[in-house]
Amino acid sequence: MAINSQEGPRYDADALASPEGFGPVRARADKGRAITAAARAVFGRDGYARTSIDAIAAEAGVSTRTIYNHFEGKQQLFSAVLLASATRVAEGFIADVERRLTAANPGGDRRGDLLALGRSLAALRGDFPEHFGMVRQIEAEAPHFPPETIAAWQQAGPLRVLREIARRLEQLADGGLLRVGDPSVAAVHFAALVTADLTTYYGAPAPDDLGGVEAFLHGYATPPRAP
Amino acid sequence: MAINSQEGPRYDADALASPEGFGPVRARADKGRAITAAARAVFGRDGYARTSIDAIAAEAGVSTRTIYNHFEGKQQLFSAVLLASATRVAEGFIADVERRLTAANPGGDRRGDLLALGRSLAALRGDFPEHFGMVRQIEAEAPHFPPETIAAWQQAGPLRVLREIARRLEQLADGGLLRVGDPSVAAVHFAALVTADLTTYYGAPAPDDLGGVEAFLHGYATPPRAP
DNA sequence: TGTAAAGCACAACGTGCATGGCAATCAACT
DNA sequence: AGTTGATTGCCATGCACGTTGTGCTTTACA
Repeated sequence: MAINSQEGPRYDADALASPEGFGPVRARADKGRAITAAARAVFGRDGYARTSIDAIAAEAGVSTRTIYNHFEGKQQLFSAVLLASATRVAEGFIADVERRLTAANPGGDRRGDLLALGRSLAALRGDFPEHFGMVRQIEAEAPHFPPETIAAWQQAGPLRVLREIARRLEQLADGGLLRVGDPSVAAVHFAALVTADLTTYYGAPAPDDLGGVEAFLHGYATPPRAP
Repeated sequence: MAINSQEGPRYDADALASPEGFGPVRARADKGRAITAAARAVFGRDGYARTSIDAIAAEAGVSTRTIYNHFEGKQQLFSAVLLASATRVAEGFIADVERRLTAANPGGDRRGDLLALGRSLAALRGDFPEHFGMVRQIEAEAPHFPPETIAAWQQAGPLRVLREIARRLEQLADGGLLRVGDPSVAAVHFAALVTADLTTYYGAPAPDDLGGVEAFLHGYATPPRAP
């Protein structure tokens, strides 16, 4: 049930980059990586309940028996894959923000910074489709998963992303562009607006311009009053 | 596969209020209503894949055989229940908006109107928990359902709600409170902000004050510039 | 009271799936 | 070559589920 088991040969295969060493250790890590990659793809595509171990094994090019040598079972496999994937996505987001903001910084264009932040957030869904497939699954099936799994995923993924957004918004507020009360609330609103643009309720292709960022920046109010 | 079948004794049981007539017809409609109500509850609680026909039959107090006498199968039952539920929710929303807005109207308080609109939208999730459980399921499993089912649901539910929001926002814009470009885009943003407040990413209790409406109304920008 | 429709319990069939056991195989290291 | 550990194919078990068939029972009305 727990994310990391304590006995047996289990481990977080995705975290092991295994840059050193060949031999069976290398092969073992490769199998583990293949399994997690395949599981991420199939879980994201078909959802937890519809995904069979056989399908994952086929996609990974391993036998089902090998999967059970690496993971305790379907549920633990899903938890491990989700956690690793969320960590990678969150780290990718933070790095992407850093990259885009320093690229836009030279002009000191803080408005461009906000747009860059929105673009980084919007790019996630396109860059990690398998991961967000899994996220949709969790959101639907959260009551049927162990709470530790949910909590661990939130901490590793969305909450970390929101914290980063809040930090950046606070910077922009200090720079004079924004007026934010609670930065974490503002971060939730920002994320909601940006992702709302993407889905277009529902299924239409994502527009490249981020109207939500404009809405966030300008607001719809004609007379600006202080809250 | 289609929403409404053309042969056999099938029908949309929820749409039949059957105020007239007793006898077997009445009993038949009651069974149908019990089935749809139970299906809505169980589907919303456990999701499509985890829900068994046996569970629905038990919740409805009927035999599984009766379910198959009323509906073609699990999938068609889900589609019918989702469509009926979405229609009811959308109609409830529109009626609730009308009620709240006319209640706030006497003072001509347009800002109160916007808040009332937000409250109506926010109240939906609390008033129809089973329905939004089903919605979460569809969002996750949309690729595995027939496209006609998805389209019919969107037309009956979210798109209708969004259209109503856009209409109201346009009124408020004409009244001078808001500056909206495309009302339907503004409606998406409004809905996103209000629902973002509710989930609090994820699972925290809903705050009663709607910060998202404030954000929508005031915006975060210090200097109000024209877009 | 008789009749026809609707509902019921029960069982059965076929399928798919998670999971485990076991012996054979394979690849690397001694 | 022998050892060791990972991997595999194959089989088996057990369960849960969708769906259908079959008589028996209820129910409303003539």
